[in-house]
Amino acid sequence: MSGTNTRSRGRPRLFDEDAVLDELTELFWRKGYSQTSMADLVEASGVHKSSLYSTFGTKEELFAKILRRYFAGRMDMMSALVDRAGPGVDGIHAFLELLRSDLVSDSSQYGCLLVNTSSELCGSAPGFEGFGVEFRKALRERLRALIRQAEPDGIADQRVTDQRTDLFMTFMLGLNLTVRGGADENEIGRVIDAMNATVDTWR
Amino acid sequence: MSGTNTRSRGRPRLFDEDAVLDELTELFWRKGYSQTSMADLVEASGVHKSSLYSTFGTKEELFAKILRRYFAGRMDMMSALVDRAGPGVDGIHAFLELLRSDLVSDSSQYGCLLVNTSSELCGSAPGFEGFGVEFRKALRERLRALIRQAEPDGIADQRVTDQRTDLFMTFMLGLNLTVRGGADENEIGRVIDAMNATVDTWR
DNA sequence: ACATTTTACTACCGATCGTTAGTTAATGGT
DNA sequence: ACCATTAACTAACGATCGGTAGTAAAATGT
Repeated sequence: MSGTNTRSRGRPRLFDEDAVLDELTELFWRKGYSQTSMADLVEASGVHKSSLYSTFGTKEELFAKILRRYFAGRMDMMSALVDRAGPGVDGIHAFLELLRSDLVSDSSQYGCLLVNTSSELCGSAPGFEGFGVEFRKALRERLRALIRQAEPDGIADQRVTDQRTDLFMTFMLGLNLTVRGGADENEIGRVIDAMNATVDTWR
Repeated sequence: MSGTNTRSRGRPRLFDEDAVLDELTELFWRKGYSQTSMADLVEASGVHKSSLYSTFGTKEELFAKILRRYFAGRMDMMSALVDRAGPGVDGIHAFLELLRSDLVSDSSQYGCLLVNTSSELCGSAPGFEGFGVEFRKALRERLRALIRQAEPDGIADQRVTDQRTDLFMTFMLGLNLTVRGGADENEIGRVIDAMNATVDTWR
């Protein structure tokens, strides 16, 4: 407003909040919620425990914040993949190719944090289920749009689209477990090729 | 050998080991390894903590025993489903129908313990990864046999079989997450129908 | 009857869990 | 200079964690 940044009043933070959240996300992503202790988070971030609490609240609140943040980023990424993929059956192939490129990168070797968390905590911490449910719903919407574009105009059959979307979603979930299970580049490639072969029957 | 049961020497157990293992399995299955405490196991089984330790060893050892036991039972069940399914593409449909019957029952609402465990602990307790890896390998073998029988003799293409097996395995893993995510009978049915439609293209 | 073996049961261990009070340090506002 | 505000940092809290002595009880063997 007045030309310069309005600094906050008290002592300034020694750490960058976003950078720390990234590091904490990586930990939760790899080890899961209950296997990640506050001591682990302190060690990974270099931020003192009390500072973590005063900044992010309790472990539950911190994890909820991390899940929301991850949700937004993950959906942005997925949407970007769908957008870049383009229309038609070739669009689905392109999407799978973009997905492959991402999955073989180091940053995605733990699968999807939201899916993992949903599976880890659905039987014990019902509060976190919602994130996974919401995410799957949102992702399903995007994938459905991608698949719908692969059907020729005028012949689009809603039930066929839904069925293919169900299969594709289930495939994505299975792929998540495959990646988290430690699959290497070859295995990921094979699985995606298998889906490509199925998608080819959609022409 | 001598006509009567050879009783053990000391004070007899007040609990049935198999029944207790069943109860403990259910707990681990639902809540996962790290969210299940020894106190939980004591409460669920009614067996005192020291008795659990003297009978099954540490929590890690107990869990390993439970995983081995579950492994055997799960593979028996899967093999039975494959055997009952019969040959041909209709055999795969039959397999999926048997699978559906099982998944809507209460006992399977938590997915597969081995798959869940593999996902939960692969980033923190590397000792338990092996069970899931072995199980997926064994299951894959069975499914491959089922799928191979669906290809007409003489035309069987090994690469096609492998590709369909990859897709089917990925589907099974995704279905596992779908079930554990709390899917109801309808959603499970829709997902299985979607796979059925794909299998129909294999004729 | 007595010793041996195995289990049931109580009580407790040190370590780690998530969490918080209390103090020192660094900034902006007046 | 002084105050208000915010954060860094230390030190500890009670609870729970997995795990284990030590003792009482119930069976078999001789």
